[in-house]
Amino acid sequence: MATGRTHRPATRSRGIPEATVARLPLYLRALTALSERSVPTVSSEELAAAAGVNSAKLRKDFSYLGSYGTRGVGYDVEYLVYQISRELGLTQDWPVVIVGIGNLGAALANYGGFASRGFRVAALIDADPSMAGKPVAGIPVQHSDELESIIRENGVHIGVIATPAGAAQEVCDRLVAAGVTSILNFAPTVLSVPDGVDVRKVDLSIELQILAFHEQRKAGEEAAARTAAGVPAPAATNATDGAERTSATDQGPDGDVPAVMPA
Amino acid sequence: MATGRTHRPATRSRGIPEATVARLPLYLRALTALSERSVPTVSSEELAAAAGVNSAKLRKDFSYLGSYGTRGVGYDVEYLVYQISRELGLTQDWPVVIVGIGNLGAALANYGGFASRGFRVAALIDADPSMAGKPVAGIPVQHSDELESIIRENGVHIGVIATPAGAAQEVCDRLVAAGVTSILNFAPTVLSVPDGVDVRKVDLSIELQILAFHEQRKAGEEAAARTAAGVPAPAATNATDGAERTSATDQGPDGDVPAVMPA
DNA sequence: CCATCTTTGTGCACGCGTTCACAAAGACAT
DNA sequence: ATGTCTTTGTGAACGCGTGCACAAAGATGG
Repeated sequence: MATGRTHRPATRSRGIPEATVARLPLYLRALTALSERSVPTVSSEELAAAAGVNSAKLRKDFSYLGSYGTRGVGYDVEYLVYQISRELGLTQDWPVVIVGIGNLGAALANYGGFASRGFRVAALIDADPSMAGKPVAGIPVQHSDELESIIRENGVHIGVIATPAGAAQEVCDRLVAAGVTSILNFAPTVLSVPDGVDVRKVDLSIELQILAFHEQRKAGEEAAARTAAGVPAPAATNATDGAERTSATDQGPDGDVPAVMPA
Repeated sequence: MATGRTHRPATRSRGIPEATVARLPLYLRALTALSERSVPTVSSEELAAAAGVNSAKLRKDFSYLGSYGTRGVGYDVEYLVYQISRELGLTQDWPVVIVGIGNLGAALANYGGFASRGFRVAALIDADPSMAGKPVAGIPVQHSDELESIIRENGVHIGVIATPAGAAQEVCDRLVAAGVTSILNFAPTVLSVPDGVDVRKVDLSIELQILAFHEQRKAGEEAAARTAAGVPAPAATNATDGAERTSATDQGPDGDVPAVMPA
């Protein structure tokens, strides 16, 4: 999950909650899969299961878009795909630029999930002159000197930053100055942007640290449970077979932790 | 969901809110930067600005950890770095495996932000036999057949899935069966896991779609405003003029994590 | 046309997270 | 010591998101 939205003042033109917007792509993906299997209609229960959410939540989310379901039947898959796509703005073409063509930038350039959703990689930009002209994912890399002209000529509004942390703010400033108003930031830095520019952040290191926290907590609880039961430490042989599955959408529960104190 | 623990009164003191946990890595990064500049103490106001959050929120977050500040002075940087690191479990070694060494997997393997936070890439695993033995980021790729033995022998509890969507659930099942209890999923699929396993999802396509939604909304508002004012459509001439910046982060040398790549 | 069954759409209550505002705590000067 | 000044820590209010539970709506069958 990414944090770091710049919140805007009021604007109640469309009263769709942020949390709902964040789930729409999830629904869209599940619906697209159903569509490819030529499933005509789907109930909120089924779709919710496929998307890993609560069915009541899903119905409420859809209610913000309008009443697109039929009671006693469910939702028309094709129609819903269209409505959500339109709501998300995916029916139009979104040219994006990726700045910083290292490992991650190249991975993003090759990522297939973009084109299928209306996103088009308009250009790949890197500060290293020796990268210029080299094709990545079939697109020749261009030097950062041309950043401004590329953005203006292609009418780019969305930029992806995949540079090292040190270069991120400067790249961000140039993107914004050239007309970009939405930024997806992979660099581990807090970007400061003018009002009206949206920033979403994806930070691999942070995600892992959050996992580590829960992992430590689990280890602590387990140790406490073992101590209480007098059971020796287990090998890695666990029994996951019979365990019931839950949809992994929500994060773990919280409880108390003995908090292992290292020296 | 994942509410497998209705019992346990749980000492309230250790119940750190999920939202707070998600911000601790952010504070830690800002504090590390201060530490490297040998700044001895920092006020909640300053640190909050550096991390891009509200100062009251920051103080409340820290209050869940304990009272580590000094009124009238602020927080001791070094001490706070230690406390947060300990709380997040970063004082211990976390071996992780990365499954799926495509573009993204390789980017992750090369990502410097891991090692500096106590994470160690124990192995790279791929299903393609021709990849076996080939070094990526200095680590030889191993075939998926050895997944179980690798995990058991290294005591791996955290797994990263960077495979195509189609393979993700099977990989997930095998990871869990072998003892992994925390998963960072980059594949665009909803993973189902047994109770007690944490999953965090990073979805590039979803982030972009959320940006597109806001972008469309901004475009709509702007168009409406123009129509109302009778102003013609603008070229790419933007108005980044003297807008003040949100999240004032005047940090210059954020010499934190040696990011992703030489860009 | 009526009865029954299914599934949507939503009013409502609850809990979590955020923010404000201020008293308490300590540093520092006199 | 005493007063002033700075900054923390937190009580309380508020708003948002979630999930329950149910009435309304429509399909379906007789």
